[in-house]
Amino acid sequence: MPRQAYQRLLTGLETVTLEYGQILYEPDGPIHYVYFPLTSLISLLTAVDKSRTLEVGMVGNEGMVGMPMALGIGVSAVRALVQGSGIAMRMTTARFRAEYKRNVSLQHALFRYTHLLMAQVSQTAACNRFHDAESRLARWLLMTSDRMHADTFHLTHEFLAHMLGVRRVGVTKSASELQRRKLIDYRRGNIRILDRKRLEAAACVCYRIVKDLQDKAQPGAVLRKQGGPICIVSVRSPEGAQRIPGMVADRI
Amino acid sequence: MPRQAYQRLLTGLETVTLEYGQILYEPDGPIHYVYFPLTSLISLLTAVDKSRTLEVGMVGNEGMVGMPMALGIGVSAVRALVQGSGIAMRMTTARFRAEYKRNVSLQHALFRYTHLLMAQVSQTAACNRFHDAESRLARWLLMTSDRMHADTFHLTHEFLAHMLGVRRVGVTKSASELQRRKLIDYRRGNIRILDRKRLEAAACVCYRIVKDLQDKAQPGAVLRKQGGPICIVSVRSPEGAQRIPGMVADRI
DNA sequence: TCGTCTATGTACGCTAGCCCACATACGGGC
DNA sequence: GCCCGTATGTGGGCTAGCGTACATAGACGA
Repeated sequence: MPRQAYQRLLTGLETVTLEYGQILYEPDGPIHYVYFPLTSLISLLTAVDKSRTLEVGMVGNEGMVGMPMALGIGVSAVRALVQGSGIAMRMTTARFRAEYKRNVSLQHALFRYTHLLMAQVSQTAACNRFHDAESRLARWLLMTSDRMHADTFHLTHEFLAHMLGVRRVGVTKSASELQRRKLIDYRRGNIRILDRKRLEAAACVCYRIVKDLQDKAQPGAVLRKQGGPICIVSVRSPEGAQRIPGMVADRI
Repeated sequence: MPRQAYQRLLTGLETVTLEYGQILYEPDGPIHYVYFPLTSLISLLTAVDKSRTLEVGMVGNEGMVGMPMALGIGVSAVRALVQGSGIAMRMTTARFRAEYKRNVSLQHALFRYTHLLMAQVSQTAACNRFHDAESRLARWLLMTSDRMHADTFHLTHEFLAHMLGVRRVGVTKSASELQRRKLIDYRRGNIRILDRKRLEAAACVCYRIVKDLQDKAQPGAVLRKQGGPICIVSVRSPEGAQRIPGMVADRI
């Protein structure tokens, strides 16, 4: 991306802190801002009724929240829920539209990401049909860990139940089993991944399938190479990503 | 869409007959053509292994097969399988890229359709998690009927099993129940919908949710108003759509 | 220190859908 | 009219996950 375009993009962004539980969009609701998570993590949910929801996508610092805007659409199809508190950069939709129109590199990056997200959603759909709760839980923990660049995080069984589309009791059962096997440690919502390798073995193939897709998607090809805060379609450099908050402070 | 652009688009299209069972793309495989189904119907499938597949999307004359190309990507994330034999128009990816770049109306139409497809896939994901086989079968039959603009079509239980992500026996059981209630008639692969209204009542809410989304998406706003063969994001005029083959013959 | 709220563990009966195996039954070719 | 392959129907045992209800156990404030 041309340096000039990149600088212009940055001036339109503001840093915000997203808190766990915050809802960014509702299904069929307006998109006021697009978000580039840095240390935060956002879940995309679909509901069939008030009590039953299912996560269809997960967005960390490798992506953008507000995909429809990449297609010129200002309405969200899903609920976007902050799953992990942290920092994100955001931009008003008006500003985004203007920048997006003149920034071809950004368009390409977001097109690639849209495609990746579609692949992720499709795989998740099949996964939720065929794989049992324990495998899915393992997969979910790994995906979260990847995007949080950490192996500890805070989540209740209740919350996980909404992500996996099972009852809370089902999560308790699966989590207990994983804990019994010493793959994770679970204490009042504080999860720690103890044995990543064996946890991956316990997870279904879907984890590897989606992860390989992402790794293959030319990590950071467009935006990361500037060394800037936004990295779209990148998961390979957690260390770099973790330093991002500081870098943001330097620039903005 | 400007008449000139529309005419140019048409000259790049060729009419082909798609046969039941034909595979247009494989996951991770190249996209050689994009297809605009006219009377044919295409299923988008995700697999978790060789024997277990699940339909995540369905494309009839309201859409295009080869969505990634709308994002400049030449690789498919899913398998595209011809579910209903019929006519489609197709264009080489090279030609499509050229047309697409200079045709802003087409871009907008396909962006809208991409978003719609994403919504459909998300809803399907949740549906497959929460709703039982019988409701899903009912929904699936209705969706097929809508896109085929017909209330009879040919499909085996075996095939349906791959769509719904259940065993063949599961389909037999569900279909028998629907037949017992005289909502459908099923004879050696020949399905007829007998009571559309009650079948919709037997289907899960997901049918109505997706259908409403599609109806709302400004049916035919971009391409249909030319009276031409391609209609993207349109489901409201089955009569018009059925006359399409003749119209194609007139023009090409 | 005590009460209370939130988070987790446990139990029990129930059903859908799984795997496996086998029994028809229509339909076209000879 | 017979044969055989494809398409459907049926049965039995099994398990995951459901709905419900209730039991503990940290955390945190009064």
